[in-house]
Amino acid sequence: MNIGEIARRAGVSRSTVSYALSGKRPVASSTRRRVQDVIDELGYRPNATARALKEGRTRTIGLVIPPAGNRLTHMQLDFVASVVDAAARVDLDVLLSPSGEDHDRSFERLVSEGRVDGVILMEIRLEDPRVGRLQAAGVPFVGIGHTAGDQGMSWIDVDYAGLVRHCVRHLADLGHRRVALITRSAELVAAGYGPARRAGEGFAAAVAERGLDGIEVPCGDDARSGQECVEALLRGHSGLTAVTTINEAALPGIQRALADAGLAVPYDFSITGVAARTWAEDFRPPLTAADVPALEMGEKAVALLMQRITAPDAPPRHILLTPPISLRSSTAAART
Amino acid sequence: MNIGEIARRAGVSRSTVSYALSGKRPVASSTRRRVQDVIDELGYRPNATARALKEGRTRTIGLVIPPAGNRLTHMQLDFVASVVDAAARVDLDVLLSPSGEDHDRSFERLVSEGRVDGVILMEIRLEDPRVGRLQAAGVPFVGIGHTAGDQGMSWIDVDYAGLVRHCVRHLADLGHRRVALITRSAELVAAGYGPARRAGEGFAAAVAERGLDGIEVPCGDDARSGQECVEALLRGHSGLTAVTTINEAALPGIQRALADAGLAVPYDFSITGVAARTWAEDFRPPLTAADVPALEMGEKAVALLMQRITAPDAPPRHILLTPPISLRSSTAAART
DNA sequence: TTGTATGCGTTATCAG
DNA sequence: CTGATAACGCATACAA
Repeated sequence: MNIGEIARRAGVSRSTVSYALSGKRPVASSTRRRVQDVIDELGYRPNATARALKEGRTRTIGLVIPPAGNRLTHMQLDFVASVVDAAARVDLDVLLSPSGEDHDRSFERLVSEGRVDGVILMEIRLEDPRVGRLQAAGVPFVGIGHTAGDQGMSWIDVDYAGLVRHCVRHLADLGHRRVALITRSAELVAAGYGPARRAGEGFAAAVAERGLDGIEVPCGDDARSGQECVEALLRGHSGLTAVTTINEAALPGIQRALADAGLAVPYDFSITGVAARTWAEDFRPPLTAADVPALEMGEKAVALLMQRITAPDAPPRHILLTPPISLRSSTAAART
Repeated sequence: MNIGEIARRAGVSRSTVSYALSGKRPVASSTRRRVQDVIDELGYRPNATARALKEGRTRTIGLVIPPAGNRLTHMQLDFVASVVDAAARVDLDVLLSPSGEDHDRSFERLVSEGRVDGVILMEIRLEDPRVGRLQAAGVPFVGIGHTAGDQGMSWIDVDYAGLVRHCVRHLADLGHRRVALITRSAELVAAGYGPARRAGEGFAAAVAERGLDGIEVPCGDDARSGQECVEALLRGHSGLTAVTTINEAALPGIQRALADAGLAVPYDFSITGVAARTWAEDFRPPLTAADVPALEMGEKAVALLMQRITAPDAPPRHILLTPPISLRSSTAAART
């Protein structure tokens, strides 16, 4: 069933049906009524593909997520959910594309076949070929995270350097002298993953500033890795009394390793870091942490993208979020 | 840039470009070469929208996920990831639609605007109006889970009744006499959510069969609810020595409540249930559980959907998965 | 081996 | 206030 069928049954022309639906030109109320009745009876809705072809826009945005193999973290999941939600609120559909490798058929379809009006690019690398690809193709996009060179793109990011610096200062204020940063996987760090790099910078800066003894260790995105990581840390670094982490998936393992070592949090050992709020609250004891506002980020990313789409020539915008550190119960004065 | 531009630059007609690309009719190798050179130079890819309009199919499938508000469980997340992955392997894109309420704009767009070739419907209810809606619209679809009446649809599901029955029998064999089933939220059970209902049936059957004392309790999908749930259970039912659960999100809380009560797993208390494999393995001690094969389900769901799309009149197919119970370390003989 | 012409379902322009 | 008609970009039946 199509607009012609409706027109035929209502005894009007196709354009009248179209205008009755869009309201873009006056239609006699009697005519409109007749048309609407037919539409209601048959449950007609304009075909999205034909409309997209005619209008030159798809009312769809692409969301490029990390490849499916790597399990998404809660933070990432919350972000995806909030993007889908924010998009739905403005009647936009979301096309999912798992991408990461340089050559990716799904990503290529997205950028060069005109399937979407714009793209949200998650998990951006400091050097990310996809950014150039999108720019060359002229597809509006916003990055979650930003590249090293910035490249005149719009992005929204979390100030990992600042947050980790804050965390370390907080630990220093509590008297901790020997602290570790548990970061993301060695592969990710090597690949130039921004948050990991910047967290490392913030850590180094704060450690230097306060004259602490700081150890940075990579850690896989799962509980087991977290456990092994802390076990190794405790084995190799006596006098360690606190860790800060940006690896939320490792938290359950971190917790476990400490419990196994007979260390009570926060009396014997302090933990702090950057994590999704529910994750921090579910931790035991509740985690003193910067709560990544994933939901807010999703909303803002969609808003930013809409701006890029409607005003491609406007100067790109950047949003750097620095959520406050929520003081909960996982940090305390260092034992003397 | 479009096919006409390529044709012009290569000095051939549009159809020749089209055929050079599709290979659906012979093209002189010299001509093909010339066309290909222009295409490579300009990086041309046929517009997906125009192609979809012409061909009558979008090469896109819809994935209807639970509304964003409710955080997805790991099982669901794994499923989404595997669907996206399986779809990408056959060059299909995935359109995400958060739906649940009866009236949902995003869902309506999906079914009535021809945006997708077919739909995978997650989190199906025993009575689910969306099933009728899809059938009325003539959109091929497969359900994850099935309705009460079956309604001649294709679906893939996990045999929750059978799995819970197995779990309870296992506990009975170990000498447990008083056991509880921790199911999903009261709302979900009330709404006629299949897995919860069927788990309840399996539980009741096994309890009766073995002459046990069984308690079924609803529980929200989060750690906190799990904790409160077990606390209440321990308070109200002395002599309880084991629980089985289909609520994987509650597991961390269940674990915590038992630890707080000074009960060691599995020596003082046994736990078993249905969960994603990584979840079960990350549990401490590793959970004796039926590992829901979410990845396999995603792949099979896509395959099933492809069949519905290519052969709409073929009889619908059903796949009921009964993963084996992996014996790990969370169950032991009841203390006497 | 190649070119021309048509139609997919819309929206919007141009006439009336 | 309404109707005929031309695009949007592509694939394909029909002609040559």
